[in-house]
Amino acid sequence: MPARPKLLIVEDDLALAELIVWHCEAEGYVVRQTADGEEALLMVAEQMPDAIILDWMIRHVPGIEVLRRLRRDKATAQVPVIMLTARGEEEDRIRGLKTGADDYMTKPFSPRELLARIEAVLRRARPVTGGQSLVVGDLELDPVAHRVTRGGAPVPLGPTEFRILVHFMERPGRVQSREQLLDAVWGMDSDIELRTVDVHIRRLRKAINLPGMADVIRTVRSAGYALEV
Amino acid sequence: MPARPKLLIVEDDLALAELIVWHCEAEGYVVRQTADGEEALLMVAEQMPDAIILDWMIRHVPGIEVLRRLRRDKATAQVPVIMLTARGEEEDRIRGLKTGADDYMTKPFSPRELLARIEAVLRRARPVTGGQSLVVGDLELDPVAHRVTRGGAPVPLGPTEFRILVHFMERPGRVQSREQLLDAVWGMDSDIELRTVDVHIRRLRKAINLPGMADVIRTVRSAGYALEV
DNA sequence: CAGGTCCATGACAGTTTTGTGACACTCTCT
DNA sequence: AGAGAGTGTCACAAAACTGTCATGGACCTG
Repeated sequence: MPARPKLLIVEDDLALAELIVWHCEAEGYVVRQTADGEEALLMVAEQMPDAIILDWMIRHVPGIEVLRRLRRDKATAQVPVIMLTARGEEEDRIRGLKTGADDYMTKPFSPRELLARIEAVLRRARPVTGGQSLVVGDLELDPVAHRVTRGGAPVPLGPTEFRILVHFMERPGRVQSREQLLDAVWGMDSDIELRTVDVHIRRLRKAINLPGMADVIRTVRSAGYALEV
Repeated sequence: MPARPKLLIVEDDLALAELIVWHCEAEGYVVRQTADGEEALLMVAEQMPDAIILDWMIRHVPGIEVLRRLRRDKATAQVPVIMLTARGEEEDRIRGLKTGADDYMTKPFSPRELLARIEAVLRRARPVTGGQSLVVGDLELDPVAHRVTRGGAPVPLGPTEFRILVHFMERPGRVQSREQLLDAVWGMDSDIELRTVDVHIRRLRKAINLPGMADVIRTVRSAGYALEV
């Protein structure tokens, strides 16, 4: 991640665009702005921004089409996109998220909220974009090869344990509730018992804490679990 | 978010204020109201509302000044603010949003709409607040990692102690009565003995005052406790 | 300094939350 | 079909945490 992440704002309400630009620049981002979908795609190709804020209703090309074309091109498929929708356009949001938007904001929104989401989306993007292996402490996880090592020694993990560990390593140190883990690993609408998470955590611990090693997973009572950093 | 979010209405048109209060209370919010900017700031400090409805034209201190001072104080910087402006005061709105207002309403408005915006603003507030870690003196608390350190050394805390400390660190130096602590930590309608607070304060002290360290919690006789700054 | 109020502290019994081993099932591969 | 790995639940054990109380000390007031 560069020191000053680049943002592209695609928004044709000039007053709103200006407001967003003003706030983002104050926050230290490098900001480009356009009101036009075609131009947006050109600018993306040219500058490869770190995140895109995309209004749903813009000139020439609807937002969803921009998004679709971004996702189709491998070079831009990983750039995080936050879409802006009007209040109540539930269906747009769903279609947007399905097409690969990373987050959405309903107008009107507060600038502070937008900044928070940008930050969140940038933070999340880091591990995803690279296809790089994740490293936390003496843990290393290669998402492509599906391989994990602890202090260099290979750690055999089952599929579920692997997904849990990925989730943790993308958020080192952050407490994850059982609900969050269920959503992330099993999917939003699985009807799995909360306590099942405990059992998988145990299996993960057993596999990953080779004899004599400190526990990498911290239990936070009445809150969840966190990967130690 | 507490079961019944607290609102502060800052509005000096008494008829309008009364109307708003009536509607908000009907909706289940706990509502405070004042017509005066200075007093509003005091009330915020005291009660830490979950959202503020702020008229732009009020006595003594203009609305924007109230907002600016709210945002400057770290303890209150995250409280969502909905501003009320007269029709056509476009510039005020822009300035307000730039200063950190979360939403605005143009008078006249329907109570229905106001309630909808309050709800939206409360819902959005949640994730935003969680970001930064709190620092007071040599104490540091990371709400995301659920982790506390004193002078760099980790401090293990139980869930209740943790919540109490969060409450204190959001209001450094400010005396909190046992009642306030009960409301904030246990919830408004818990039937817990007041003296139970004492015991938890003691446990918190024990955990946080490592040997040789000064006590961070000051007892204020017949008033409550405060976190030393 | 007597008497009262308020607070600190240790103990404790009851709850809640988490750890753990076992088991039945499903899937895949052979 | 049989073997083997991986999963989701359960029941019980082990920890961790809680709320209350009784006691004694600290502080105040007259």
